[in-house]
Amino acid sequence: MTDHLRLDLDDYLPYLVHRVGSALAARFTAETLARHDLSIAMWRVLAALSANGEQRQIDLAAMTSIDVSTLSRLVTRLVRRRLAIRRRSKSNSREVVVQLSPAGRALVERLIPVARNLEDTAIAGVSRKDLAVAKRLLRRMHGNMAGQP
Amino acid sequence: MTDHLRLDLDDYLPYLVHRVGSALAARFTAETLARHDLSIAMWRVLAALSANGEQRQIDLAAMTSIDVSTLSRLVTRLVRRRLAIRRRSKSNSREVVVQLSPAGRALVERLIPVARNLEDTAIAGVSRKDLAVAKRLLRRMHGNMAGQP
DNA sequence: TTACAACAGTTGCATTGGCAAGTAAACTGA
DNA sequence: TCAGTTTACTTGCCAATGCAACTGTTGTAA
Repeated sequence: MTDHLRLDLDDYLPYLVHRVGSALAARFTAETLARHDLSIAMWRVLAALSANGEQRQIDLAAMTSIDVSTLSRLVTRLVRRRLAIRRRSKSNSREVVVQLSPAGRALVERLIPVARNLEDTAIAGVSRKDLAVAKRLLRRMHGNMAGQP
Repeated sequence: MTDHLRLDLDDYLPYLVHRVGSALAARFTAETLARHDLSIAMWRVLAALSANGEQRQIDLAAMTSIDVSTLSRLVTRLVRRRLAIRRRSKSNSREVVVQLSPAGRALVERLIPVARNLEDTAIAGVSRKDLAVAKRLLRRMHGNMAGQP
């Protein structure tokens, strides 16, 4: 068969990215999130809230790559579990602002060191320089995708 | 707040990886797969079959990061659509072997150039050398995760 | 051999997820 | 100023997913 009709997955970037993403999510879920009864999606939302402070749901959705409708329900669950607070924006009453509750903040702060640890495990044996190159490339790729979503 | 309790997402590798993976999947789905009525998961299975030939479902599941039960049903759908063939293994009758049908192969061969194209778009402006570094790192990360799943 | 464990796959069940349609608020411009 | 559009969010519906339980097969070791 001619070569351009074959795809070597081990050299195909989308495959490599997806595989690593899945492995990271699976590990973090099994080793850490499960015992707190959190899904990986919940963790992403909590981490985004922690990193960027209170946000509208639409911004959270963009940050976490979660669909807005899914996110709406997810926030409902987080609120029910008293990990997040949702309120109507003062300045624009069609918007909703989500923020961490004290309990949510405490939980995230306990999880962040564990998350860092997993990252360290994942990149064991990689030079600081190569790591920087890879991060730059991933940011670049994301930028390149931003054209028409 | 002390620094180790904060997480800068734009510098956190699992976040960068997940974000890029989602963007790639969303683009490929919207621009290409949708018109063939394929999900991203179906594409991954077809691509894995194309790259590695006929396989047991358990191997396919590992290749695609799809749960075995989900994969079982997914293959059923592919078979119904005459894109794949499933048969009991001769040598070991508890195993099942999945392979592309001629129609499935034809479809994959039409999609592969498009997939390559998307990869090229994603890595536009990246040097060959940096790309190689990033791919090595992603393979390494996956290896580092393989410890206890 | 034969009991027991490990393996491959499938299915039941409940949860989750995404799309499309709906609600309500805030712009827009003529 | 007010009809039409856009924006932010929610909800109904159904497909897809994941876990656990189950079936059947193969491997193991006494």
